[in-house]
Amino acid sequence: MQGMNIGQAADGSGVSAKMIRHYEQVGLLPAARRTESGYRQYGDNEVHTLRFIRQARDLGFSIAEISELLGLWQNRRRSSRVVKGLAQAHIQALEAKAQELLAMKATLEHLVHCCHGDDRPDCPILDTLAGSAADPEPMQLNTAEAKGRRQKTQFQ
Amino acid sequence: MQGMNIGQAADGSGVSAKMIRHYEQVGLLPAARRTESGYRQYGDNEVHTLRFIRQARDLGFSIAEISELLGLWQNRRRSSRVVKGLAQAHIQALEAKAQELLAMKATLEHLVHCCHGDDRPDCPILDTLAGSAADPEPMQLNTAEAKGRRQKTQFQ
DNA sequence: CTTGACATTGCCACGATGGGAAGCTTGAGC
DNA sequence: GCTCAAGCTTCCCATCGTGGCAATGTCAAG
Repeated sequence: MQGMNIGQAADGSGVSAKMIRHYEQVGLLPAARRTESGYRQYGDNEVHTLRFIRQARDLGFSIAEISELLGLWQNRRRSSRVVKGLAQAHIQALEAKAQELLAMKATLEHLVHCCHGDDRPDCPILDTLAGSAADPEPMQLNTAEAKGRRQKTQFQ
Repeated sequence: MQGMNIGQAADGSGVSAKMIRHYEQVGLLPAARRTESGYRQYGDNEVHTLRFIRQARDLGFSIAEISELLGLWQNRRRSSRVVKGLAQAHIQALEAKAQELLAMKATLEHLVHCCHGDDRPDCPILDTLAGSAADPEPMQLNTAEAKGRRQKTQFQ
């Protein structure tokens, strides 16, 4: 289908109109053709590209990384080695983030395990957060964590 | 030590001066006492609270959750059940995020495994992102992912 | 008194996304 | 042809936690 408006391109690609405009603005997409009245026009090629972007986002690639991937996709002289390298680096990043979260989880699980969780106010979870842990097995709260604290994952 | 300036409170707690001001502004901390010239003044109690906040941040609690935890910490009539509930909910969230990342990783690992990664341009990773996957074992790219895509984790 | 280290406020940035307002265009029904 | 709703445009603001910078004020040591 040729001559789609942004809404149709959005529906056809799974990328919201809002984000299509955003991607154009940050240079991930070239500026779209416009009708005389200024409406963006998309064809099947553009929608195909948008689907590519969406798939890459779903795999957690950043805009910058997707920009690289798009360049490689459109370059017939690419080497698959480079693509594989990008993917492997991203795998490493995903693994690191996941382990970071799982480490937090493990710490919390230990605390939860120690907390009786009844009507009494006594609570080792709060005690540990307060640093006054009368913990039988005193925790090093985030040894690895604390080091990277200042650029820590935003996951909420 | 009484009568600390913000820098000393920051050093003593591990929370940057910037973030101390920020926490005060968003209501996580009560407005600090000020000297005549407007400098914020902190005592050991405040630093203790700041350490509590830092520990909770290191475990991935959001500001809103920390606000609840602080309230419970300062409430002598709290029930540890409530604290434990908060912690368990957070464990669930951490687990969900980690699994999300690991699912992405697993998908990528499959693709990487299929990519020979040499000088040739042929690349199943790009092919899959493009949706034109001539994949022997055709992937459902993010079945679970795609549903939650619009509020997906920011992890970069 | 000067100088340097520290404090203050305020604004901007990240990253990806959503929400909304104010105004213009388009197409369908009357 | 007129009207109305839906869709498009741009622009600004919010999220969340953190950092950076700038202009200005304060304080202590030399």
